[in-house]
Amino acid sequence: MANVSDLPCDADGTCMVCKKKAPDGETLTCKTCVTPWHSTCLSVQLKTLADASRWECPDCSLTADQPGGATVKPSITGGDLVEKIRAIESDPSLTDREKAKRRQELLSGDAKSASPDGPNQEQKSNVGTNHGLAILGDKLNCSICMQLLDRPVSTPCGHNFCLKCFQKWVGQGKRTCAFCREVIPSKMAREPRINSAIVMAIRNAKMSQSNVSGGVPRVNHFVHNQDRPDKAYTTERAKRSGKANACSGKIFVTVPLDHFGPITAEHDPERNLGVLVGETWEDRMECRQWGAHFTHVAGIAGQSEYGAQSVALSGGYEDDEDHGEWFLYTGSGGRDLSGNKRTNKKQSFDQKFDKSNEALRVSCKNGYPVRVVRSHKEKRSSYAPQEGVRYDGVYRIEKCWRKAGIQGFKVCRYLFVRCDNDPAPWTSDNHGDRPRELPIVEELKHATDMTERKNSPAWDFDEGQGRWIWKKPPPESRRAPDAYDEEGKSTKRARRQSRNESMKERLLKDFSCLICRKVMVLPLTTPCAHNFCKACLENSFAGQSFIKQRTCGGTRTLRAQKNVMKCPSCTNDVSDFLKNPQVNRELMNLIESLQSQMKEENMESEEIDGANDEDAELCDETDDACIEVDMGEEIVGTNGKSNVGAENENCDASAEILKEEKDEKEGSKPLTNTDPQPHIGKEALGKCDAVSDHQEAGVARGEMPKRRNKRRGAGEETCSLAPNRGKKRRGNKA
DNA sequence: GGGCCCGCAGGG
DNA sequence: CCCTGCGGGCCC
Repeated sequence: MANVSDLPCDADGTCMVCKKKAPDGETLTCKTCVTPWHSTCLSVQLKTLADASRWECPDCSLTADQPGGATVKPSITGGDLVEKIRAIESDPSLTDREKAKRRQELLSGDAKSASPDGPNQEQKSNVGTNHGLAILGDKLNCSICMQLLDRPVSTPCGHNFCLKCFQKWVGQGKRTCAFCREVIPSKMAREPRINSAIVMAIRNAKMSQSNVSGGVPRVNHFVHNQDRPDKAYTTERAKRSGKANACSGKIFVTVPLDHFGPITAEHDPERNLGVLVGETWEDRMECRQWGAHFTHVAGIAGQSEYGAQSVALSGGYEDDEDHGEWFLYTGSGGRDLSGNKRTNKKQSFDQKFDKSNEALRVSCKNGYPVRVVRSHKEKRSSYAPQEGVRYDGVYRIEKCWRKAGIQGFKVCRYLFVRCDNDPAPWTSDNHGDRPRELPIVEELKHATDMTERKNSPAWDFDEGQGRWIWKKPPPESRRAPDAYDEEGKSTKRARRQSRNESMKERLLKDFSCLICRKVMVLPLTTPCAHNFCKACLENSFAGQSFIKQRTCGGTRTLRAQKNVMKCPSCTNDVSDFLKNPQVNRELMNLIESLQSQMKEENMESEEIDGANDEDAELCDETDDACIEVDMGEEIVGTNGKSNVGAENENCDASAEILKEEKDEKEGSKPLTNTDPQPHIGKEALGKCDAVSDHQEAGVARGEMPKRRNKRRGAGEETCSLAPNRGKKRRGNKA
């Protein structure tokens, strides 16, 4: 019967046989799967017009007629599924609504758990990958325009409409379903929400139709809290349990708090996926834990001098206007937060371009990508998720201005336009955004303080690659990834410490000696490109072939005698190199610069936090760093006050090294805890020792020579805010 | 559904 | 150290 060469029209109505758009009069729709076919390209032509209404496409008729048919028919259909749908559709005991629900359950690939009553919340949010979704084409067409659904919304009676068609329908005052005339609930009429399950079904159908391999869209993962190793929690001092007054749980991504743009797989050690468009979290705290939007109350995450990284659309400001691919965002401020309030719907003064509002303006001027999350709490937007907080990708702020808001006071306004490489959660497209023309914004007529981008944007579409990329390097982070202090709280000090840790890691990773595995002192790079501490390399041949000769003039010659000296790492001959090994200055400078950064961080940390155990711990733990800092100083020649080897005053670091070696051989080991590297100059060790002595011996904190900030005693709660701090909020008259 | 409360985190 | 904030839970 059916010819296997018969092919339907694709999602755009283009016949897959003749590759032309099938005219309306020549389109046949299958009564079972409602797939459109180009009638003139069918191998078997229809005899009468009446046949058209009962026509069943070759795929469906094949399935029906031949039990084994499924194996030979095109992959876009699933015979099993067809049978199931037929069973559903022909079941007289089911209402339309129940049928719709059953179909939906098939869509979500979990018919077993389908219960006849009440929607299954998990299924709603957990649309996986399904095969044969194309077969459900009848449910993928709008019941008003009959075209493929665009931004589908679903009525409780189980009928789907394009968002625009639906809005037009109810805009005409109609309150019954355009398909079955069942009453549309007023909430649905007022606040239609995109049905993401349908969106996914369309995408999947498109995927299989266009034979895209690996058709698992990177979207719509609902990340359940129970899948996470850590959650937000309440401290003892919090009077209320639960999320209301909770501390943030662990941050799962490794981006710094001021990271711009999408969060990619390399910043996701947990899953190696990155934060995916469509990913949804229970609340703002969880959203924060995945780095999409770090501030858990504020709508804007950013710094006025630097730019804004992300915003939340949560319905906090009534002036917001959401059109999905673009939206108008309202700045923060202008509200009286006295009386211990965190938010206040009532505006009582004008907003200004300062603080977060200025941060957004900086992002606008530079064309930075701004991550956008939408919360279910935004009731007026069709694009808001049904529940939770969802990551919707990056947008650029094309313009910003001020205007009088709904409440009469001036508000800062921002035009956000989407520019993400992944499709938005509401679109049936399988691709991300393309550059689009700016929408016409009526309120611009009344705008003041307009700012538009003058220079080329940092984040822009690359025609060659067909995707959005950083055209200019993203702003360099000024913040370390989030970190926690010993109480598990995210603090500035903890971040500083964390940054130190990461610098230490980098030092160890990039600049460690292949022999002692510690950060190199006087780095040598062999011709075979392996790095060693000068002393380590020399030591490795010590008994073998060197004549060590020391002069007070600061030179030392090392001569190979007879043996061939091989690189300890790759066994290449390095004899010639070792005759006159030169310290790799560039490497040394790099190490020094990292060391001095760490030192600065340490100083700052001490300034702010006082001498506490953490400081000691840091130095103890980072003995490398501690030593290196001192070595760095020595290298630049500040070795005059050594009390260990005064006779060597004029000798270079290498000479110091020799002395150190001698000490070691003689078993003199005056340095205990800070003696990790035998080749370290004595003076360096002496200095480090001095620091460590303070810490090791438990020298009274007050005796520390540095100026200390006494505002917080050791052991006191890290959070310096008193439990009743709220009462101190401005203007609290309670 | 609105009001109130308050711990937290970040900016400056 | 103080100010700010498009949260979230509970009570009415």
